[in-house]
Amino acid sequence: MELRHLRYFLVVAEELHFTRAAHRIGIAQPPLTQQIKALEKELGVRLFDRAPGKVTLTAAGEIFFSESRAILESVDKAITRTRLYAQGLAGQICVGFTESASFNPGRFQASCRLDG
Amino acid sequence: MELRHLRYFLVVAEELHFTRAAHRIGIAQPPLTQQIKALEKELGVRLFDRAPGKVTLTAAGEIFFSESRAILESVDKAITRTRLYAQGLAGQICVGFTESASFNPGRFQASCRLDG
DNA sequence: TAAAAATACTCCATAGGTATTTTAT
DNA sequence: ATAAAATACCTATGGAGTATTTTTA
Repeated sequence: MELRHLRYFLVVAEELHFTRAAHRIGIAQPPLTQQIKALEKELGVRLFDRAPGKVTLTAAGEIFFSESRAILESVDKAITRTRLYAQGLAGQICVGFTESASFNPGRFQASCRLDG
Repeated sequence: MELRHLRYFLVVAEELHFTRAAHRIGIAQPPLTQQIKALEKELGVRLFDRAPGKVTLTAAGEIFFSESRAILESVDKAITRTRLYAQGLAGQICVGFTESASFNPGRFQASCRLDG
C-alpha cells in the first residue's frame, strides 16, 4: 500500500463517481479503477459498492475513509514540522547576523554548542 | 512522497548504514541511496549526514523519524481496524450458525436489515 | 438506451539492479 | 588500503493511457 492509494481513495469516496474522481485526480478512469481494486484486494475488504451511476461506500469503506484522511493529514503535518524544524535551527542561530552572511547552518550550530 | 520513502527512511535511520539497510529491505544500496535523496529533495531538508562508515541523523531527521514511525503505525492500525470492522459485521450476524454453513456474508447482512 | 464502471491491451516512467568511482578512515 | 556511499547506466515492473465491452438504471 502506498499513499497514492489513500489519495485516490479519498477522492473517489468524496465524489462517489469514478469518472469524476479520475478527472479531479488528473488520470484516466480505468487506472483509477485498477488502483482502487488493488487497494481492496490488499485489504481483503470491499470499500465501495458499484453500479454505473450509483457508487457508495461500504461500512468498512467509511471506516477506512476517516482513517485515510487522518493519515494524509499527519503526513502533511510531518512534512511541515520537519521543514519548520530545519529552518528553525538556522533561524535561531542566525539571530544577529545579516542575511548576506554565507555559512553552513550545520557547522555553525555545532560550533555554537561547543562555544556553550 | 509515498509510504515506501518512509519505510526505507526508517530502516536507514535504525541501521545508520545504507548497505545494511538496503540488505534488510531487500534491495541494492544504490536505489536506496536514490530513494533517500529523492525524499530529502522533496522535503528540501537533509535527513542524514553521510560519510563512509559514519551515517548520522540530522536534527530534522530525528523529527522526521518519530513522525514517520507514527504514520506507519497509524497505517497499520487503519488496515487492522478496517479489516476487523469488515469481519465484525459478518461475525455479529454469524452468531447461531455452524461453521460449515456456506453463505455470502454481504447478502446475508442485507437480508438481515430487510428482515428487521 | 445512455450513462458509467470494468476489461483488455499498449506504452512509458521510474523503481530497482549492475558496474564503477569516489571518499573518509 | 579498505569499506561504504555516490555516480552512471541499464533493465523491467507496474502505473497510466486508449479502445472497447459490459452493466443497470
